[in-house]
Amino acid sequence: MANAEPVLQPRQPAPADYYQNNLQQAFSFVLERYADMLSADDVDRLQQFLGASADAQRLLARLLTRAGPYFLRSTLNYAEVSSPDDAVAELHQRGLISFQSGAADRLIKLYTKNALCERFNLAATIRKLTKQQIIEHLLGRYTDRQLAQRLGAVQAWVRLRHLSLWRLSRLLFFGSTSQDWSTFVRKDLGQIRYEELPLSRPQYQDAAALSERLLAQHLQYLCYRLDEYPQLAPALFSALTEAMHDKSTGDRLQRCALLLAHWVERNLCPDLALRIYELTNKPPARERRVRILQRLEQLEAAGSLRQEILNAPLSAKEQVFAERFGRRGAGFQPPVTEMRIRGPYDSIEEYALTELVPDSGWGVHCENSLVRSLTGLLYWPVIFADVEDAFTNPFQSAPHDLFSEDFCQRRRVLLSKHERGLSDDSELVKFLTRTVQAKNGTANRLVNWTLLQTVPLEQWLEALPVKVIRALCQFLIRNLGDYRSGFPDLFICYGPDDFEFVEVKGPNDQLQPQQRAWFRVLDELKLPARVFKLKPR
DNA sequence: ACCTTGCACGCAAAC
DNA sequence: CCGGCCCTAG
DNA sequence: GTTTGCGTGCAACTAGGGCCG
Ligand SMILES: [Mn+2]
Ligand SMILES: [Mn+2]
Repeated sequence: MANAEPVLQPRQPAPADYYQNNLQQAFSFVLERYADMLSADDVDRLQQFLGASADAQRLLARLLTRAGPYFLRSTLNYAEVSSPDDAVAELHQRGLISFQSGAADRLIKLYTKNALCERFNLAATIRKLTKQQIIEHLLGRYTDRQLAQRLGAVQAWVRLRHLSLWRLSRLLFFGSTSQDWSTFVRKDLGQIRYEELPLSRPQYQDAAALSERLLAQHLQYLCYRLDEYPQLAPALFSALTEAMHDKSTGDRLQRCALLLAHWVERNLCPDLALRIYELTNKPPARERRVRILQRLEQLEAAGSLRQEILNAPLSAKEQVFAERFGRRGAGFQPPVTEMRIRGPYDSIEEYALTELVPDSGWGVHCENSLVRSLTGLLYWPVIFADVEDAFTNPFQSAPHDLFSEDFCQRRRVLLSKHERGLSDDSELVKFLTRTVQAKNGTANRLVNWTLLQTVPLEQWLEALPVKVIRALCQFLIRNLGDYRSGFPDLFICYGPDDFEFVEVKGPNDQLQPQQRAWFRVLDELKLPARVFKLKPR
């Protein structure tokens, strides 16, 4: 468990085969698991990489860590590539790079403003413009092909081909679009550790599942561009209606529907928005429907949908909404203390700390990360338990279903066994302490290691009774979907086992539904919590 | 989850 | 000449 | 005064170098 010497050191060259090995590992993984879902061409391209010489693999590995798709030939010299010329020739011969230009706008950016002015003999008046303006001037005046050729005469360039395949491979290897090849580097620098994960079957069982994911991603991308291209809205609506026809549609498509409906609600008309929201019940779809119906003065429809939510809320936020909509002051009311602001401040939460923390105590502004981190530590083996389809990729920081409704249900045997082991106070403390030691720095979606550096576990254990930690974590692990946000801003410790949770509200801020939901829970658990309302002087 | 997501603040308009 | 941004690297 | 909508900011690793304004 002791950290071996890291493979990488900042500012020191990586081993010659480092990037090459990473890519081999990733592409082998992709081919092993997904070859039958990729096109024959894409499979061939990945095999072209795996079959290439060391030099060519190393050069391509470097290209993939860079922005591209164009690269100046002069920037392709790497210590670990013995003959860049041969490597370039081989990658070209294997069809992975090209010397023909596509759109020139990405290429032209590689050249300095000065080089552009010289090459195109620009007049002094034009040279005074910004680089971006000069680029636009040139793009308007020359064809892409002309530009590519004339720029190539200044400095040779190459173009990486098959960008969408590299993107897809990244998605299949990491399981999300958020992670990129620098994940390897961060791990090997020792910045992050990753759990040894029990990988189950592939993330996508067939080509249809994969293409649904890709379609959802594309539709989502279009939704984000609606402001730019409003005429996309009807096409998006029919595409979504089509895609969501069978009821078991994935979460991403439902999010697309919510995005589109929200945009339509703001920019087009409530009627259409209503119809789009009807594609899903994923919150806040029903909430939005109630609000729209109310605005359209269809009061009975609004009322009965509100009742439907009350009968079976799909999230805590939805429940709070249904309880309070149209009835001010309803729902749970937490205790509130008020105070006038007496001095200047940057952050209202930090200011509140100076007012609330006594000399004998301490406090931090940590919001959700306190209870999330304690829960992540306390339930570590449950979170990383080997459950079917939970782990499909080597660098996950949580199981895919961590925030889903049936997370605990699917782990109930292990969960109750684990909790029996923690029922004794000193066992719980021992478990937390050991987990912090053993897992320090290991990626876990729930754990904020920075917080535990600021305030070490021992200090938390002095301030919080074990029974409180147990109760909070027991609650959160069962309600991660709803309660991963909304926890009060501040933790304040007045003395041993004497603490309080405080939500700070500035003059123009008020309690959000998720925050209200947490206050109700804290009240049920009989934990001290209040709103601290600061008013202007 | 970076062609994003999640979270929460601060302001202004509507009630 | 400096600050900010983008890119690169480990 | 309260509720709602909307825009905004921040954090997602860190440091250094070159270009640009
Ligand atoms: Mn807050
Ligand atoms: Mn607050």
